[in-house]
Amino acid sequence: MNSLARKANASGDGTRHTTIREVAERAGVSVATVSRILSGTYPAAPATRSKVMRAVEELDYVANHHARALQGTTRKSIAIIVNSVISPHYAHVAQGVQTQAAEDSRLCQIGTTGGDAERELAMVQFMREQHPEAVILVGNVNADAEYRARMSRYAHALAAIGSRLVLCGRPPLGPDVPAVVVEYDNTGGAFAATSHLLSNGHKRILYLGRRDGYTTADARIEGYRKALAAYGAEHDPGLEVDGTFERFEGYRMMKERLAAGPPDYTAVFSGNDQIAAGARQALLEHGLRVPEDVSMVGFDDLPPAADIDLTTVYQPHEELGRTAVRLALEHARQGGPPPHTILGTHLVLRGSVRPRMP
Amino acid sequence: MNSLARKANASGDGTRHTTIREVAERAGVSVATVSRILSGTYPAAPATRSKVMRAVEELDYVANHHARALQGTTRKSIAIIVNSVISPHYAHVAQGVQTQAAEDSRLCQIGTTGGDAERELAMVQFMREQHPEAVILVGNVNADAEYRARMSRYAHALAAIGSRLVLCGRPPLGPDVPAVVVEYDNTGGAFAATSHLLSNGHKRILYLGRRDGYTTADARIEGYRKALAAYGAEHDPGLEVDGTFERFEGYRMMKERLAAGPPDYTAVFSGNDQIAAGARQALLEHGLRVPEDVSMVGFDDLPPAADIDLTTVYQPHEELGRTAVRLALEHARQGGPPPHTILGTHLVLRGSVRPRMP
DNA sequence: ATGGTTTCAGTAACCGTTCTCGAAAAACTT
DNA sequence: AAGTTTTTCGAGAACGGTTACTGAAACCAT
Repeated sequence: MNSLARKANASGDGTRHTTIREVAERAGVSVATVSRILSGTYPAAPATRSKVMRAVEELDYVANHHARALQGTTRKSIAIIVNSVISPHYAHVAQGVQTQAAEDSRLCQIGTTGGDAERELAMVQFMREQHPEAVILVGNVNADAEYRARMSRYAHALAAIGSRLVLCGRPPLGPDVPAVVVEYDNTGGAFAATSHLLSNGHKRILYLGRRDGYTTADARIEGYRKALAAYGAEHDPGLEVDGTFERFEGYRMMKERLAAGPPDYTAVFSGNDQIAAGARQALLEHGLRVPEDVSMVGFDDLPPAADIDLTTVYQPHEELGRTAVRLALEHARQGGPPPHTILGTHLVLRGSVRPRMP
Repeated sequence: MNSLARKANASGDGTRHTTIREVAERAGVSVATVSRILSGTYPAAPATRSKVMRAVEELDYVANHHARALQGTTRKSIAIIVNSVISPHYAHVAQGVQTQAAEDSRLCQIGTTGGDAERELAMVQFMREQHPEAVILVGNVNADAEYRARMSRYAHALAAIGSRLVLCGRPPLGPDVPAVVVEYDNTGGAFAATSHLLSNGHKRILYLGRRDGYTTADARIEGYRKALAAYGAEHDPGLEVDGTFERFEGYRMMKERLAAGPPDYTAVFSGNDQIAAGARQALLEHGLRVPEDVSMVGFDDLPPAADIDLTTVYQPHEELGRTAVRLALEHARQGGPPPHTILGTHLVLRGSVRPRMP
């Protein structure tokens, strides 16, 4: 036995894959034949086909994805990067990505960033190693100049390996940066929400969830301000409260506000439903009722909204994810300039708003 | 130029990866040197090191994960299979898996099954192609005999390639099936929940969420029945209502029950919080109040619970996911029999239960 | 029968890494 | 200065598949 003798593929821990070679041996054919039969590349003779299939069955063989991907032919995976999967919004978008990816028979891998721009950049690099068909970036981020510069470099690097970068629920990075963009009409939704309160006679409206530099939050507060201007209501910056888009933050913001003195507003518009849920709890604990004492409107129309009977702005969360995948794959097939789509939102009326009698 | 001349790695769409070879060429060293320097395997001469690093920088090179994985050395990925990511419970477990995987610098890929056993089996096979370090199966499933047989075959196949199968929130498949198991004390939690209602004077307790054959549901209903027996209360099978663990199902079950006639129970124990939220909405729409008219206890202690002031059973969701990853990696390092851990649960008292005056 | 197509299956190159050898260069002895 | 050890680096074989290219049957028409 010379040194070129085929050695068994044994790892340190004594494990062993079933390889295509073993299948071929058992079936009494060459590896090429097995490969071709499994990928259905050509019509093999029925006899060989069944021999091979039986060997596959008996050995319980599955092809090694990495070897396949390395060969360059099959690249069937989609990467999605979100803030966190426990946030209902991101979860729904991810769900949309999952189902669409599954329908197009793609594997889907999820990475989380905890909302940190640095970790997001690192995660994109990490995903890039995998050569996915698309890298989908979801949601809010603090887009400072350095972030933009680096992400735009990565976008080009991804384009170089034939991977699409998809910006999902966030605006484009720039005209020269190759990226598919699917976003919501955040400003329009916030405008509608605030207008609804204004048309119900509310003049002083508290806004919870200001986050300068975070694109989603910026877009929503813009809608809020525009509506105030459109109705000729006074814009008091003191009514814009800073906080992240989480339930406990809504609770904190409202709690602090109430501790400082009695409400100097008659309605609250929250950056999302979770903030609204937290704020509502703080109001109730303070003996104030919704909507009798304070009217509320949220944003998202996700599970907590129905439970607390919250009027809110509906966004097609799952559709966002599905569209992201669909557009990325379409663009990969057809080329051309990367598409840019804006999904609409609309108000969902529930019981958390009451007209204010002057 | 002969036919053996190195051809550029160009795909059909004209894309091109930056390979380690190009880096080596640019740095004026061999590919082996680049590989070793990047993986930090040995202390290269400072001069060569910086030459290589500069080339990597300039070409913006990242190593191809598949080639690496194929080589067999680095296998750093964890697969998790859940029902759906929009279910708060699964989302929290997945979050736990994510964070623990990230801490151990593993990539994490998520697959969803929609609760279908067949799709779960297919997903396991799919993941198996990737040769992950662990495949984590989360939650409820309809475990019939055929399912058990096939999953147990897959468990052995996974073991053969050095991958751990982790059963997370569900009982072992059998004594001979190699799998790490991390589960909740579902029966204990349900026992505590039901006991709490019984000790508050409730005798007829509606159970929402029966699903014969689904392990989690089975374990909870067992706790419910045991508590009834322990308190000497009558067990009326008519009080066990069938439905899946979703909000709209809770709504449906309660709605149908109420349509059939006035409540013949004074308390409701729901299989999870979402069912409770849905059921509560149906009760409210029917003019019944919680807890004045009907007491309620849920299971999970996830977001909806706090919003509807629901007394419920807390489960350490994220901890479950983290433990799953931790145990899998530990077991991979240390070997031995796969561990089996049961995480405790406890009652969280809120305002949805009121003592019943006889 | 004979030459020309098809069909079917095998040989071997290749994908982008890592890793084992072994050789060349540098550092250290005496 | 020559021999010995130690670094440092390069050549080339894997890893497990896919896919030209190629040759041998099997089929067909004349």
